[in-house]
Amino acid sequence: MIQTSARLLALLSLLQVRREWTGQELADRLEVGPRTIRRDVDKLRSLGYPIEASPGVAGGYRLSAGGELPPLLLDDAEAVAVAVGLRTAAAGSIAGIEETSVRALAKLEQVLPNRLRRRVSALGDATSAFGVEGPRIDADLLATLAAACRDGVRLHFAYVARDEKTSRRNTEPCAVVYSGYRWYLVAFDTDRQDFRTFRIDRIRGRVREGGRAHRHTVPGGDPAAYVKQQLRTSGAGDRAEIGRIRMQLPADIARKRIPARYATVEPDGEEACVVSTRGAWRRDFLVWMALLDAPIEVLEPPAMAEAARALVARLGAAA
Amino acid sequence: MIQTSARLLALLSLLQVRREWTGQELADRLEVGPRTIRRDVDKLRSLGYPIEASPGVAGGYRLSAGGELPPLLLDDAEAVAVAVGLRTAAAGSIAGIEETSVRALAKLEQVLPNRLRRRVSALGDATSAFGVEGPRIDADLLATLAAACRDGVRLHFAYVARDEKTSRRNTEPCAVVYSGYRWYLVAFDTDRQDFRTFRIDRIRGRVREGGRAHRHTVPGGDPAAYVKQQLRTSGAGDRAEIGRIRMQLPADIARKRIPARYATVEPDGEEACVVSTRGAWRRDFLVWMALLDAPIEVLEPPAMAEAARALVARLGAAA
DNA sequence: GCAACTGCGGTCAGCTTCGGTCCGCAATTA
DNA sequence: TAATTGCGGACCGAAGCTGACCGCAGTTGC
Repeated sequence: MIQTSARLLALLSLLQVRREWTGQELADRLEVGPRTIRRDVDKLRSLGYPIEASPGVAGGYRLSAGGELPPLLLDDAEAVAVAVGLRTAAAGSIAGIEETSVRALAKLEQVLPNRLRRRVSALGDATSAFGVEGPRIDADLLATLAAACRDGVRLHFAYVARDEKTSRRNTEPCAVVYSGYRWYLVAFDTDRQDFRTFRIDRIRGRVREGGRAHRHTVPGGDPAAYVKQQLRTSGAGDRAEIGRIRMQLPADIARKRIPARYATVEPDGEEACVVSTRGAWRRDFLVWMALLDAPIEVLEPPAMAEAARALVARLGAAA
Repeated sequence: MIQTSARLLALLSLLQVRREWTGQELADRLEVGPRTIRRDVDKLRSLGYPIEASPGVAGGYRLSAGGELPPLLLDDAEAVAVAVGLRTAAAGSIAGIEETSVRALAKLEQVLPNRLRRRVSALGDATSAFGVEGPRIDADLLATLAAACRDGVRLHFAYVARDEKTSRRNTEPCAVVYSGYRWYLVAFDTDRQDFRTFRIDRIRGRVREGGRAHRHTVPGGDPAAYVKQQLRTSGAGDRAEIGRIRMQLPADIARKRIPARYATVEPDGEEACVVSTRGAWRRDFLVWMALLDAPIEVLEPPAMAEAARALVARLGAAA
């Protein structure tokens, strides 16, 4: 019965919009008898959704938390909020859920109506200014890549290699991985007949989708481990521009005040520690460290010391 | 047929997990004949979900974006990612969707299994260190208040008024409002028999839920406007410690680089502008402004100039 | 161009389920 | 105590569902 299914979904939706409904209210809304509502509630319960009911004059039905998450029925505004939230989470503003966020984002974007997609990107763009993290990546691109991995779709794109040479790549993507600082795409390069790890911020232009891809399992089975190993063996990795400072603060205290995703803290004697950036240093790193209210000393690279001097000049003039 | 409804939901779920399925695959998964799958697809289409199909050897079914968002079927990890993303969005890290995020969060938290709720709060706590925002608010509290407004539930809580006196409040909540800097609860105070605006960061201890509340409409109808007006008439407002700097950058360019949630930008001639914090100034405001690479000048308060000098000393020593 | 694969949709038969109506019961609140 | 609300059994006619079969049409790859 198509009507029944639709009604069950509508019922679930109503129960998510408001906490408490009486059977009569629900019956009116869905234009069926109260008895049918009772039966529908039973059906939902038998499907595993925990609907509680209380009798009496203040009674009613209420959907509560159960073992499984019921299908979420979001209105337009809520869907936009979810998408935007996932984008920022994917951008690395939260500890360890970047990859999951991208996965969820891929799922959402696949079914997101266009009008909402426009609203999402409008909001997303407005936020770009104060980024704290590594290289800025387009969340749309991430979602596209993740979807291609999931769906087994070929991808073609232009890629700028480490030597700044641009080449056209034809790939069968396997996984999208976040190193804690940068995003990587692990894929099988069909021209080179081997696996390659691509830095996503070095992908240029539009990514085009090809036909069906063969499924590949990354060597070793664990994409994250594979990327890590690739970065190690290929040398350079992210090491190029790491910033390091010495701080007059015991390491354990510093660790509490500096998120691990942001920098690594090594003790340097009892009273001091060395803080290293993940990936290339950026001026905001310097500034955050200065804000921690402990004496600091720039160790490397010289450019950071230079930046410190520039900031000093700027702030000195301001005060 | 309960089975049919369940299968339709499962079908929707499968179509969200992977992009392309052949009818046979779906039939195997759902343990029905291919003909039934075709019929189910038809049913979903007639319910408004745009399922595309392509014939041929590389064909299959695929759920695409339509006019309506279909029910989202998230797995555990994705649900956690969504919840965490909504929390940060609610915490004000995105421009204008704080209130919507809270609404969506309230919806999600109502049905979120406990085991996931624990994971969400664990992740949320890990992020607290480098906050950029105004007073820190517990996202759970926000969700609770928003849910109470939505459901018409009485709330009892301890509140610290502006004169630092704590009182016990019995309220019928109407709306949760974000000023761009602080969160407020508009509610009808049943003891005082009038509407009150509560700063949510001044609510102390646990919030207890009471019975059913009467529905009230905020005077004037628009909660946001009401809060604004209250803040104006009650004087003080957030004005206490606002920081202002002059920046050698045209206002329109500065606006693009400074999120509106973070500060307001007023032109000051053609080539310069005045940037004011929302709410009390904080040292990181000063620093962000310095990072924008334009000459700046602290206008007020003196304490900020003092902080600038301290930072200069710190950074000067570092370089 | 042919073969293989895929989706499409009609029809039939047997069966299940649906939904409305009626009923009395139990729990809760005012 | 009375009113309100949810619960669930029984009945019945109507409706929908599933699987099986069929031929058709569009796409891909050889």
